[in-house]
Amino acid sequence: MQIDEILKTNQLSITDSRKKILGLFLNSDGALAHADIEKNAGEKFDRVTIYRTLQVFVDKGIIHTIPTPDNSIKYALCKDDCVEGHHHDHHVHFQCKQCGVTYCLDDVTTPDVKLPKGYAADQIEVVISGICKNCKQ
Amino acid sequence: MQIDEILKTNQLSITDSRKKILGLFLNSDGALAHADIEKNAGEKFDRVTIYRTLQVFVDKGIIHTIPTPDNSIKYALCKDDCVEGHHHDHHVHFQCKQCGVTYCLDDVTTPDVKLPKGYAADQIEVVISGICKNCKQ
DNA sequence: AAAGAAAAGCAACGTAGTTGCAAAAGATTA
DNA sequence: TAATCTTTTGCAACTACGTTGCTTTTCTTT
Repeated sequence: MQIDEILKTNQLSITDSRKKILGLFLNSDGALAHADIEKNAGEKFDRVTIYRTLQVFVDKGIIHTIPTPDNSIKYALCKDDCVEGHHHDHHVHFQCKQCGVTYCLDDVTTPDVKLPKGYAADQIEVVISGICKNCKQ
Repeated sequence: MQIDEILKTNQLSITDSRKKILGLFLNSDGALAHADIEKNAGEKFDRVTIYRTLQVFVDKGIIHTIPTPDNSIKYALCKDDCVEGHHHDHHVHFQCKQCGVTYCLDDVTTPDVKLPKGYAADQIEVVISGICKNCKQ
C-alpha cells in the first residue's frame, strides 16, 4: 500500500494519524491547511497530534509549506527530489480567489529574477492569486 | 512637514500614534513587523492602537503587507501608485537570512509567469530569501 | 472655546501554536 | 505471541497574536 510505503521509506513508524493525514494529502487536489485536516480527519485526532505530524512530514520532505497572501500556512505534497532536511520546491503556487483552493503548479518553475548588485538569492517563493481553471468557465 | 502631509493627503486625522508609526517607516530601511513597531515606539502606545493604525495605513495605500516565508507579516511603505482600496505593488521582496531584514526591491519588478491554460493571474507575490548586500562582504 | 467626530486605551475574548508529562500504541526481540 | 523498549498520542496548561465592545481622551471644525 502506497501510504505505508511512503512512511517506511522515510523511517517513520506507521500510526493511525500519519496514515490518515498522509491519505488526505494523497487524495487532495490542492493544498491543505491545518484546519482542513482537522475537519477532514473526522475529529479523531488531537490538534497537537496534527501539528506534530505536519511538522514531521515537513522535516522529512514529504510535504512542503506554502505561504499564502493572507498569511495562512498551507501544506502540499512534495513531488520529487525533496529529502530530509532539504526541500527543492521550484514550482509556482496558485491560489484561487473564488474557491480558495491553493494549487502547486508543478510544471511552472519559478522564474529567474535579476537582483541588484550584492544580493545573493537562495530561495524564491512565487505565489500567484487569481481565478483557477475550475472556477473560470 | 512630510509626515503631516502624508496623513492629510490621505484624509487621516493627525494623531501622535500615526505620526510616530509613520515616522518609523520613513526612517526605516527595511520592512517592519508589528513587534518592531511596538519596540521602537517606546512602549508608548497600546498594542491595539498599533494594530488599528497599521490597518488604516494599509487600507489607505500608505503601506503594504509582505508575506514572509516564516509566515510573519511585515509592512513597508508603498512607493507610488497605491491608492485607497487598491494596491499596485509590483516589486520583489527580499528577506535576508542573516540579519533578518526584509527589503522592498522597488527596482525589481515581478516577472511574468506563464500559467497553464485556464488560470488567470491577478496578483503575483515574489519573495526571495538569501543574503543581502549589507551582510555579504 | 464649544460641540461633534474620530481615535486611543482598557479589558476581555478567541484562536493558533507550543511544551511537559503521563498514558497508549508501535516496533523489536526472544 | 508475549515482554520490553521506544515512539507517539492526548491532555492540560500556557504563550503569543489578533480582535471586539465600550468608555475616555484627543482632534477637528465652527
